[in-house]
Amino acid sequence: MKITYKGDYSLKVILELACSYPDKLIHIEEISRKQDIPRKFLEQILLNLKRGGFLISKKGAKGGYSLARAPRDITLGEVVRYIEGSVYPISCIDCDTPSPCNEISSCVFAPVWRTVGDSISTIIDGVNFETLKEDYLLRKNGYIPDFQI
Amino acid sequence: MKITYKGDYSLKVILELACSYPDKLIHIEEISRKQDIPRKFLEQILLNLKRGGFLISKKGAKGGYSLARAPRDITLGEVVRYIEGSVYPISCIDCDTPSPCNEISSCVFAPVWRTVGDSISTIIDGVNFETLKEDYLLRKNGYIPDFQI
DNA sequence: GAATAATATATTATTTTTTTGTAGAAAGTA
DNA sequence: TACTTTCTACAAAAAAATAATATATTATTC
Repeated sequence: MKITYKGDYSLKVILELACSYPDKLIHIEEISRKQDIPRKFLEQILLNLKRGGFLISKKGAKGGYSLARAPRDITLGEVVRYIEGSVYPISCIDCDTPSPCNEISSCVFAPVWRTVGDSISTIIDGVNFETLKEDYLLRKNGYIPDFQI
Repeated sequence: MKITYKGDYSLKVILELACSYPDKLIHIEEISRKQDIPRKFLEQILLNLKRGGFLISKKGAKGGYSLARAPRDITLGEVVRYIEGSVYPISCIDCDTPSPCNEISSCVFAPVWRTVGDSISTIIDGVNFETLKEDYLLRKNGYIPDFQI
């Protein structure tokens, strides 16, 4: 039930780019440094996010990455679902070609997992990157103590 | 965000044993056959569930496994948390000795993950194995036996 | 004592995740 | 054009987590 590094990194990338939206193009090296993500791994992640329609890029000198949409129009939910796949804890619920399952015992738990998945979606769909960015900038400037510890 | 086989198997084991609670001891081979779980893997799972206080066992001929408590007193939530660990999607929220995290960007997401984890817990803590068992037997046999506990 | 079944520990196998490497294509700059 | 920077693609190695198997031991019943 954990978020992977790939997912975690992806969220940080979008958060970072949200901070310079809409003007600047940020290049890989800078994102890698600021968010402490391995350079080559980050390249894959950026490419993947671009395919998902979250980023745009510009090649060549002075090139780099930028958000494809306004931070307010990107929700945590759509990014997580794109990167991590379904939020349902079992796979039989929402796959495109659900095979008729002959395990009755699994079906007993399925409604619970459906409820869980729906609940997760509701929560993360309600969070957008404009909000997250504002929170991020406040924390960076020292106005809000770090969460938890 | 998926349940592992270990977790899935564990839930099926408890569901199966709930059906013969409180009288009978069921031995590994029978559980393995009925719920289609690899025999040796199942041994580990049963041992683990026993350590967690969910099962009791008896060695030797006529030995086997049984639930340690009534199905109604075992919730889906406590089993899942025992087997899969925390339901929080990131680890820094509820570990015993949380190290002060110096990644501000992670802290921006943390409150969301806390909400998600809390929501998951609320849902799965509300489901007990008596309910699941009744549903299971209904699906399997089309009626609920009259010797309910 | 023989058969049965749980217990313990170790090891192998498989899959997924994370990371790195090499090569090339596109775009900007001088 | 030559050159540099940066994105793009594919491959593959390294690491970690998961799933499954093997061997030997201990306890119980008959």
